[in-house]
Amino acid sequence: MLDAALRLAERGGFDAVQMRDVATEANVALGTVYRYFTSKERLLLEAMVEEIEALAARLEARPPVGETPAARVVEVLSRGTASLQRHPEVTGAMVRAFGAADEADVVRRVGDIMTGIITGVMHDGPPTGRDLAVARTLQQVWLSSLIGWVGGVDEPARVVVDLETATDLLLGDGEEPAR
Amino acid sequence: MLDAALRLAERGGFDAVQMRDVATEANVALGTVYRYFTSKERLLLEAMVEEIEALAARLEARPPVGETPAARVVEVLSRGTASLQRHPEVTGAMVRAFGAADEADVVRRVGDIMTGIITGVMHDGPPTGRDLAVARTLQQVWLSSLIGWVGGVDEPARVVVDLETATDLLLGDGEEPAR
DNA sequence: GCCGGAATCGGAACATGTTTCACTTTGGCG
DNA sequence: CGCCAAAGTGAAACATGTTCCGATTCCGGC
Repeated sequence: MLDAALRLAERGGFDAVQMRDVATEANVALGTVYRYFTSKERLLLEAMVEEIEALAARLEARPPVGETPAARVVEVLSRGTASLQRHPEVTGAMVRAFGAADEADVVRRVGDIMTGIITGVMHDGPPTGRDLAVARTLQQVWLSSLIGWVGGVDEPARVVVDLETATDLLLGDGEEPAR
Repeated sequence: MLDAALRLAERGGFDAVQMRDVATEANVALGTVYRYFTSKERLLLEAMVEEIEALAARLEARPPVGETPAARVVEVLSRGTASLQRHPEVTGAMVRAFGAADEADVVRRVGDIMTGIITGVMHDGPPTGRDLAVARTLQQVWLSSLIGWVGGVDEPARVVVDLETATDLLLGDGEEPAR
């Protein structure tokens, strides 16, 4: 069913993921879909968990090569964003579900994975408290940017720009302008 | 109609704002509601613009008194958040509309007002490029936090904590811990 | 192989956002 | 005053998420 949902999202985004169609596409009855996913948002969010876990795995498989933590963070966020933007409709559907959802647990899971992607490349060893704070902030910026992009407020490229800006500010790579 | 929507949102949040009820409550026909607001999200977003403009005005009327920009920013964000959290259902409805909306122009307006609240207290004179970057980042954190709170992922207090953290990191108030 | 319960099916029914349309009311203007 | 375009009305119809339920199928344990 998750695959079916993704297929439908691929062309048409959120609106094209209609529960009846998901059922049909998955060769299953509508009631069965609702047995496993209590709402459309949940369905899309669980798909999002899978997608973003896969993304995290891919990123981990080929770690960023930057010298500084800031460089590595930007690299991983750029690659992640690029990957998401490669399927705009799908990402759009998922992000939209995320923004509206009343499904705390899955939403939290998605956020945690995103945060993990960031902390994972900061440096060896377990992240410090500050690392976690920075990562959480970056994750929030990431999400807001995606929402802005998905909602048509910002250009696709703006997401990466925002992330670079935020990373620079948070992990200041040296030349801090006058305060 | 905006008032009617707010009244309905007050108890029951997003789901309680039903277009038929809005029409009834506003003593108007359903078609008339749709003449002025092309969707439920739009209705709520326009209400959000008004609310947040009022909030901005209140904040401007009694400016924060902190010594440093960081202190003032935290103060204004705390007060703003407190104000929003005073009517959780209403804010919930509006934030949810925000997260899902496909209404770029209004969404942008809301974001701009929020950013303006922040830049307004940084220091005298027009904001520098860096100020704008910081403010945008903070606004994104603000929104993500609100979404987290509204979605039941985080405690209400978490919003302010996140904002304090982010402000500290962005406008570092001195004692930067070891990197 | 048979049984009982769980899973699935089919499909109707319901709730609510959105659209449509023919009709009426309203307010300004020549 | 009389008229017209714009605004509003009332009600039905449609689209889609969600719920329900009786009938059917599937499966693991006896």
